[in-house]
Amino acid sequence: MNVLLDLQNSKKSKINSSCGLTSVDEKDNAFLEPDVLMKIPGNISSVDFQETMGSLTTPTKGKNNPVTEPWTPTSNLKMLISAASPEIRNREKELGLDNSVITEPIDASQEPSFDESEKLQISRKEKSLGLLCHKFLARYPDYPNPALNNDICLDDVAVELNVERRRIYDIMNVLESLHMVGRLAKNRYMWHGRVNLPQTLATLRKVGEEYKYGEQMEQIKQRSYEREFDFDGDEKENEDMSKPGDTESELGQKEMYFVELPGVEFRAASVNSRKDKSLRVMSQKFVMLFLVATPRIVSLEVAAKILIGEDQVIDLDKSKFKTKIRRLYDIANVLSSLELIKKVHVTEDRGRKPAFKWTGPEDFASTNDADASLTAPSTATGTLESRCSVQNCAKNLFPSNTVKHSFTRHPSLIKLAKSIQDDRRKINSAPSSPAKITEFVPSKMAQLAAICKIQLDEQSKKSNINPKVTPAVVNSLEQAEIGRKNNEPALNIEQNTNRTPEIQLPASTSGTMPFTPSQQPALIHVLLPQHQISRPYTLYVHPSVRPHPSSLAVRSMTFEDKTGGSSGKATEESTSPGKSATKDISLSQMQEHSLLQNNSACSPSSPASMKRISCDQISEKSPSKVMKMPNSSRSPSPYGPELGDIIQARLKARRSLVSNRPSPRALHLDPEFINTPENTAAEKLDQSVERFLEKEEKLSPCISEGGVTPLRAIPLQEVLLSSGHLPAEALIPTGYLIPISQPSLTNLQDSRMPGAESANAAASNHTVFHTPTAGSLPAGAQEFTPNSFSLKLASSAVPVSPFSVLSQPGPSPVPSQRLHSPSPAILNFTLQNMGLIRSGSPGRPSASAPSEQMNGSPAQLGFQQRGMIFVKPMSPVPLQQQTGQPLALFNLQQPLIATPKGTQPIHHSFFHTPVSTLSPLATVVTSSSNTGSRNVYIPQRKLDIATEDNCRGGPENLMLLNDFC
DNA sequence: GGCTCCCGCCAGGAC
DNA sequence: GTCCTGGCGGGAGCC
Repeated sequence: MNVLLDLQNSKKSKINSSCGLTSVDEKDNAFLEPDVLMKIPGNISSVDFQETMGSLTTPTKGKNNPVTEPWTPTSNLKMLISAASPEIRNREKELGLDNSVITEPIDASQEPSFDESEKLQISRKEKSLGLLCHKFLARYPDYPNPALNNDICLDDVAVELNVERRRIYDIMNVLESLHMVGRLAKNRYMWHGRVNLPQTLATLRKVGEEYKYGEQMEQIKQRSYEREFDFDGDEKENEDMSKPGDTESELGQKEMYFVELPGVEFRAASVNSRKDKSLRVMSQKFVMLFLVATPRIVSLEVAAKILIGEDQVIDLDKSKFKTKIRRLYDIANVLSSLELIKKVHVTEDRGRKPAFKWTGPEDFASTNDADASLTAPSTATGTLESRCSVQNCAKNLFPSNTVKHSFTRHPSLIKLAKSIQDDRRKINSAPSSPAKITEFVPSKMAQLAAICKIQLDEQSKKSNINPKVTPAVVNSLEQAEIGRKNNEPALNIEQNTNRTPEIQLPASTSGTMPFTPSQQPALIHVLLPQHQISRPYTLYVHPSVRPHPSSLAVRSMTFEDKTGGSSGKATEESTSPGKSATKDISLSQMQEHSLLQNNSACSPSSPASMKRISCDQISEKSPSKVMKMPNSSRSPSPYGPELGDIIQARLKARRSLVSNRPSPRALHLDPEFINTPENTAAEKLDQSVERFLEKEEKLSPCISEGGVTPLRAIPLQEVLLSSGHLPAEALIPTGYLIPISQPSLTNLQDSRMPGAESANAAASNHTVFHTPTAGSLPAGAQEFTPNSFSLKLASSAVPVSPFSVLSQPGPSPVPSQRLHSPSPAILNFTLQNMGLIRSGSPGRPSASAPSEQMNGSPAQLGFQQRGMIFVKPMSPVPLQQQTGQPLALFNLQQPLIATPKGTQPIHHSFFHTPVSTLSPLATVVTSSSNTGSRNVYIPQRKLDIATEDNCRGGPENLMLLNDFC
């Protein structure tokens, strides 16, 4: 084959020199080989080919030419493709025959007839999506050099491959689902290659496990099996096909043929219908099926049924099924070209059924656990990985509505969906957008949380130890303290690592501490993975924050909280509706808050700061504040201006919310959240929020009228001091969960103990999710970014932090719990996007546009490489209410310009938000070993799995699908 | 006759 | 209005 390739290459060079194709080589020398290959043989009927043939030799006369594999661009391509894939080799054999047949008319006719004949006779296979994908893949290396230009222009590709761009979209969608490409802008993608593939597969598998796709497949198979033996297959099948499995309650029931997931939500969110049905989403889910299947064989029938179940359950008929099958073929062709799957045939009692067998990597999970930096091709890959992470996050933002994790969208929020979608489209469609912004939107909440956390920490420095802090908080602080101590010595470390997201995940959890949801229901814990620094910090966001109607409103994030469990097992429990609430924080609120923070940080005596102080005085008189801070009256607030800032910010946010309540902004708009079983809970939550807002507005008219924003921020310690428990009506914002792997949490918990070694070990394992978000934020040593805040906090070692002080009493009796945090990169991006921070000086308010931060400068790469968060919407769960007042945003911590090195490290307070075991988040958080226990095994018949090469189902292909029973 | 899946219509959204 | 994007299904090629 090498000889042949050399021969072909020599011929190719000859052709290039003769027909001027060298320009192609010059165009993109990064992938010279693939490019050249594609330029030459890509299109038999293309003008280039005709010119080539004309220049080389007479395009006719097949008799003189070799009967087999005459030298044509197509043959060259086929040869190379055959070398790449045995499966394609077989396929190319057929094509070769076709070509030989085609050659006949070519010889006897003119070139125009040649083109027509070719199109008529070989176009179908020659233009197959699989082959086209091969051509496309041949253009780019599996592991591209980040230093080179990896951009993909769809127009160029379509022209070079001589295919309609529509076909390219299909390929790109599938590749994008695997994060092999990332969309940069309209009509532009970036080639990532297989760099991100292991991480993507690992994530998909976890999600698939969480969604119990394996169980669903088994149930479908079981249904089919029962049907075959009990009744007439066709008739019963049709009946089953038309029967929508409406709820999860039907899952596992005998009557249910296939799992119908609550897809009605898509109806409510028509704007998302296309996206939800996107080929990329289907592709991811299709891959999930393979990753969770045992054996890794998935029939198209089963896959289609499962995928259909995720869409609208109504109007399910054969037409829909057929359409889904078509799409699955499209996806399968691309995946086959990627050599991830291989077509086989499952021989059942009813006959052979097309299926696909997973031939991709099997141990990518272990790879993830291992040090990704070792596997990373280069440092520059971090950017790609970051993009992948963000994309992955985005993908998970639109998880298929599973039976277990349906979420309800409040009717009042339906309008918000369209607005959010509009924003997304604007961002995504922006030609200059370096990456999908949609993925960032959810993390804006995280940014707000980060800001709150920072501010809280800042206030903690000024405050005394709060004896009422729960042990969980103490533990969190202690662990966080340890994590920081052991981690970053320098606050401003260039955040550029090669670590893969998987590896970063454990690192990001470093410093996290056990958290008892019941004790701290109102506090939203956000873990911000630190790139390189691996210093996560917890953010406390008050759930009562309302979405802002601003166009910059962020998509709400879901923070699932478990109130029932105080033990480690409690975290495994699924979230029950009614215990959590969803809240949204608008960017305006964040901005407000950030501004306050910045003001306090940079110039506490600034006019803004003074103004806030005055506002604080007013706000303290407001009943709402009293309610939220019952102890404030008893003990003068030591926070002073910060508290005023918080109150002011909250009031402002409140006003915005009230005035623009109908705005479709900043609420969880994922279509899968609509019409779900948690609908009632969501409504209650929303109603509760509404009541609270109205009540507060009435109670604090002076503040609202005074122009003070309703945004109210309360330090965590103050809240704790007030009652030692979470305030009543404390609501947890619903949006997306950032799952943290269980091992990472374990590491964190291990590291939280005074044992320096263990802490160091945990710190050493810190990994950072590379956020593939657009733009980068250089973390200067004197600069403050959301990440840098944490760093500074860590290094600042403020013993006055109430948590840190409290953490000293001793080991926390509270077991570790899951922690969900948004990506710091997303945080940074959002802040930058809002103009709150500047890439150059994030610590100061800036109106810099995102585009300014996305210039692609190397210094900005760190931003893209930050935190990869697996975000998933969760059902709103009302927190335990005791005081009857929701917490507002916490006061932002002032950035510490001067890093007090050698000082006492700060204790991070990590409140691990419990995650339902049923949620993908929980899956991610939970160790893989736990997932297996949830699988339901159904006895299966023995099936014959035959590849296309051996359709008869030889002994080697005979597989027992029930071997896992 | 069923399986594959190419092809292009057409709608939604961005520009 | 044009272009981009991609859902969708007819229908032809293939087995």
